[in-house]
Amino acid sequence: MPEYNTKQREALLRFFENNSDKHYTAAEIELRLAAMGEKLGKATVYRRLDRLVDEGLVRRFVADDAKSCCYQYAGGEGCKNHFHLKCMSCGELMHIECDYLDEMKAHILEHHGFMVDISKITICGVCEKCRK
Amino acid sequence: MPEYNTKQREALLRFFENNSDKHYTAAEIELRLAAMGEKLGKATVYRRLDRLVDEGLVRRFVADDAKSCCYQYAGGEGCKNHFHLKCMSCGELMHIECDYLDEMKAHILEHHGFMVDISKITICGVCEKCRK
DNA sequence: TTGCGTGCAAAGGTTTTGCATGGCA
DNA sequence: TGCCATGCAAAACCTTTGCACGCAA
Repeated sequence: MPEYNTKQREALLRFFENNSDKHYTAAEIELRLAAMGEKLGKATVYRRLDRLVDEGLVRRFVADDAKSCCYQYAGGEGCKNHFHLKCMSCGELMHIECDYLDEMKAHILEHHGFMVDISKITICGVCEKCRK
Repeated sequence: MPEYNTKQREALLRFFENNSDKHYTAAEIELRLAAMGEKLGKATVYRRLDRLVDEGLVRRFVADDAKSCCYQYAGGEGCKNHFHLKCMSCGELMHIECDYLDEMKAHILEHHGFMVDISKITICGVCEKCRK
């Protein structure tokens, strides 16, 4: 599938890269982009977000108290091959390289016949800081 | 806060207890109750679900690509301690009970300081049937 | 020039709210 | 009896879709 490099796509990507430490709803993203002088239509925001999620550059999930989906950048380095732990309390996204988790993937394939797609998983929980 | 014991609340609780192995959207719950002869208004379903969540009897979460919230009984054993594997090809949701996954949770807590909330995770991938 | 991408507005769904009535304690 | 709970319908939201026009390749 062809992929045009429009200025709207660039604006979204730049926004995520510069705000990779937090997650945002579609509406927040639209607002913040508008505040920066980049006005995108709602539909474009949603359509682009869907594609960025499909491409694996952005993760979609739902924070505990939020009513709608949140999006967060995860396209740097080797984000396809490591695990993501998302703290539902403070919002931090941890990037974990871990052999144990690779074994888990093998275990699931072998014992449950299920091929895990690591790039699509976000493991939710609470980080160390927030547990205190 | 007072808590009246209405027949609507009883109907909801009974439904969850008898269907603790799956999760349902608010709309599905409304439909299934109606099919059983228990017609509750939409608003009542939503209000009661909120309270059951507050009371800790029911969990609310969002399956990875679901459009709306899902609710699931968590007063008993139910789905609290097993994993959900979601096939991105056929859409089937598999429920997996597995000691190995408990170990994984312990590993993440010990080595990465992160307390996994199993009930909030949906592991995406492709099931056996669809891989063929 | 071709056909994907965008913006607008309308449609489709889900969840919340206001208000009068019903029902538990 | 005093309130909380319910039902209905409308409102408020969030997300998707249809269509004509704009723009990258």
